[in-house]
Amino acid sequence: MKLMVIDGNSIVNRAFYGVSQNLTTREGLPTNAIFGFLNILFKLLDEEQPEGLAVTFDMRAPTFRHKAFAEYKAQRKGMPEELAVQMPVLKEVLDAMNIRRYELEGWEADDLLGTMSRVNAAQGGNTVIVTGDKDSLQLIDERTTVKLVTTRMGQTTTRNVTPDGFREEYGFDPIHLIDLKALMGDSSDNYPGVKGVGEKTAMALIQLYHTIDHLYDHMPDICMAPGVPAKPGVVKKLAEGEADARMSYDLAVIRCDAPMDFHPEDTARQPFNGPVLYQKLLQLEFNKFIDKLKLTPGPSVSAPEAKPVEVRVTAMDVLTAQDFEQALTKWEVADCVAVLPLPELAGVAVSLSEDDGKQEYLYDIRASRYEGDYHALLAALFGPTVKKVTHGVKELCRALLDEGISAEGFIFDTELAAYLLDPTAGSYELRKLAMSYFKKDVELNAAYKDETAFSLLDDGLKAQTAWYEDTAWIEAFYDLFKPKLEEFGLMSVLTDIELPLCPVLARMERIGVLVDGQALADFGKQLQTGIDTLTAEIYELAGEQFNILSPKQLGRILFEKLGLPPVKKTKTGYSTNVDVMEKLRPKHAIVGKVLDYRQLTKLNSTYVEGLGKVIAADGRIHTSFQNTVTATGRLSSTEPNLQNIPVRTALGAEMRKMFVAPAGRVLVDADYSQIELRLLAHMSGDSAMIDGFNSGVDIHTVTASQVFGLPQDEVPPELRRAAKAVNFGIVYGISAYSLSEDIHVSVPQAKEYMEKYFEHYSGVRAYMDRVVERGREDGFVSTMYGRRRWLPELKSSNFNTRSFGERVALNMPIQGTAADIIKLAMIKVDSRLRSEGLEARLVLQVHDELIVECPEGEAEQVKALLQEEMEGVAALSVPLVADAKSGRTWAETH
DNA sequence: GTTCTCACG
DNA sequence: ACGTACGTGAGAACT
Repeated sequence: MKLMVIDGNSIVNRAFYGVSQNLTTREGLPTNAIFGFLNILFKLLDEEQPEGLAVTFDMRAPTFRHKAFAEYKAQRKGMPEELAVQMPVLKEVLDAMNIRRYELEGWEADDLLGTMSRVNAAQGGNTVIVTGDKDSLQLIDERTTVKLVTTRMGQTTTRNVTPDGFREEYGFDPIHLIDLKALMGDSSDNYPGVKGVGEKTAMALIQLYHTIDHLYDHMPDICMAPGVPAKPGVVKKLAEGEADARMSYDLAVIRCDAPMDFHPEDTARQPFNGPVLYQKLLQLEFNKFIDKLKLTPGPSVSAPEAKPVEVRVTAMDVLTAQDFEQALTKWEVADCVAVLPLPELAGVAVSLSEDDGKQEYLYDIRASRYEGDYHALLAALFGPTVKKVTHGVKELCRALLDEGISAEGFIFDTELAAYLLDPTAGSYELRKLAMSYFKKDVELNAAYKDETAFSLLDDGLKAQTAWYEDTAWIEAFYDLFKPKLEEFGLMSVLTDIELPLCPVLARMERIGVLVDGQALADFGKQLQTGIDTLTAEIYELAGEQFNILSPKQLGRILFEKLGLPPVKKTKTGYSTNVDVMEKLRPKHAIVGKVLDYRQLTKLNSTYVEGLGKVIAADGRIHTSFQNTVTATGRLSSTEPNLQNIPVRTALGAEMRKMFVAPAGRVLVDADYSQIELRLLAHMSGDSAMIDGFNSGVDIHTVTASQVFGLPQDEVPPELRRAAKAVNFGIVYGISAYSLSEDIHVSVPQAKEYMEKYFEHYSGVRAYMDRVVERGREDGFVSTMYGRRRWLPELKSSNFNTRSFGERVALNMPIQGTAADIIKLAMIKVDSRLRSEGLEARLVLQVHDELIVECPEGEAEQVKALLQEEMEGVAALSVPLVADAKSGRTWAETH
């Protein structure tokens, strides 16, 4: 039988340390090791398609093989708690998958692997042993191969080692790996080998003598290679270490005679126990696997938190103006109704709970069959008198604006609430929320989102049911989330920031920004000419044609054909990013050309072509501002992204000339000056930094002057640059290495800069320590306004994960507070522009920058208004400074 | 679908 | 010794 046996402990360890994202269930059970294990398992099954499958686990309890073993093993570090708690759950999952597990008291997983592979071989079967432990390579024979698993940065790679493969790599038979280990020892398994003999010497000796017995037979006249006598020192060490070698040999042997009753046929693959596996994976919140395996709850499993309360649901069609009048009267007196529109506002479902949730009225309103004035109905429903909750206020506002309705009266948004409760969750679709918060196994794709669904007979009913259900979910989440937001102090973030921002964003999206399509096309032609020239020059220098944008092909040309030194590697090959290329620039003319080529093609494809494709019929670009995406509270911009339009290079900045105001109008651009550093000064309370900002001098110069002890007017540019890099780095949770890379100085030099910085700004250092410590205790960090980000990473046993958590803990409160502040400013700016009867309107936001389009005549007033609102939005211990400038194009405003 | 590269704050 | 800064989105290549 073709058998695959997995070294459970080894693989689960790889998974634990390899899957560095911090996976936990909502209740806080870590799941990363199980997740990683299952990923590896599915990958292996796919690759090997074995007939039999088994997993072995260590069981270290009372009896060990022999005494020395016990002593050595005792020194090994115990399993970290976060891994230990996952082991029993993993075993339950394996059981649900009907995969045989083997464990035997006093025996390690690899002894069982050995034993099983030998039994299988004796019956004429072949075995693949899956492990991350190279020791097991000694088990390789004609019927046994080892699949070595390595995980790097969450990526799993496997390598099959056959007898021939082993011999090629090591130069001796697999069984002699034991002799090798006996000489060189193994620090992780804690046996010594021969003192003073390392891998190099041991390899040479075993390649020549194969076994330690044979080696010691030839003592003392031994050779390191044919005709090369070993140095006297080596001979002496071998002689003195013989006892250690023999003892280590015994410890290195994987035994193949474990007293287990193993029958390969017991491991034959069996179908999963679907319902049980479903239940387990649901508990683990592994929805991805549930989808992948197409699991369903099965008849025997009921939803764990099914409501005992009986709810009477009455569905009501709103067909006439009279129906609507009656309904409206009830909605207006309700505390809150839930609304859920169909796409393009083809309909609206309204849900109203009465009798403490026991009675639910579900109003079905559809444009296609409403006999009254549908527009008037919408205007009334979305006016100020009906208090509403929905899922995605911004989108709804946007749709209503297209109907000419300025929506009001939203008191809650379940999507925004879910985002505020966990901004890193990634997805806030109603049905996914139902899965994870209520453990409800709802069907995922809600049918009503397809326009045609309602017109088809059977699908129509399904679509209608799904639509009603989702509306009811909004109510349920309102009840669940509102107290949670209150408990976490997030209610004001919702009602003072996020909710009022939604109509502002909707207006910005709808207005859009004018783009000069002709100028854009002309710029594209210019770029294309440059690209053609560079292509020819690069081919000439390379001596052949190739795809310059392919990192693989470019790597081959640069590092193999032209012999340039590879600076850095990625996991798939040579790195060819700007940092690497800049270092190679002086070594070959092709490098600079490739960099230019990259710049030009990037501008052409991402910006000229990309933006060209999304210019609407009105000549304007209407981006979408996403308000439930970032972990810090910033907005993001998609389709297209207007928050990353080039500005840093001269050629790139040309792009901003394409963003224009219509005739007779101008763009006004106002940006915060160093808002994040000012927040650092305020939040840390560091008096030196606060004084620095209050002095009105450029902060990087002040920093350089203070840190390097120079008068402000004698700070050389390179020290100002260094100070600037440190200032930025601090906000990101800097390391000396990264700083040194950034400003091209040595690591010790960078370290010295940082030390001087912290000496001078000791309040910043104290603040940083405080934030991380608080984060660890609370499990989250937060902004000045209370926005939260959960950080279980701070408690991780994985160094990299924990370090990441610490950097995030430092950055999020600052970046997030800046985001809160500009959002507040946007609300005020929008409100004042409209209340003061100006035609000026906000069109873009780029994190610390607001762009308004207005008639030329309003420019001065708008500049003053922007500056006033942006600067006045928060009172800090340092001034909040915003600078405004107007121009015909976005380029002119900088 | 993932990886690499690069545009922005 | 580790691996090397925070937050995004998009296009092209590759698997």
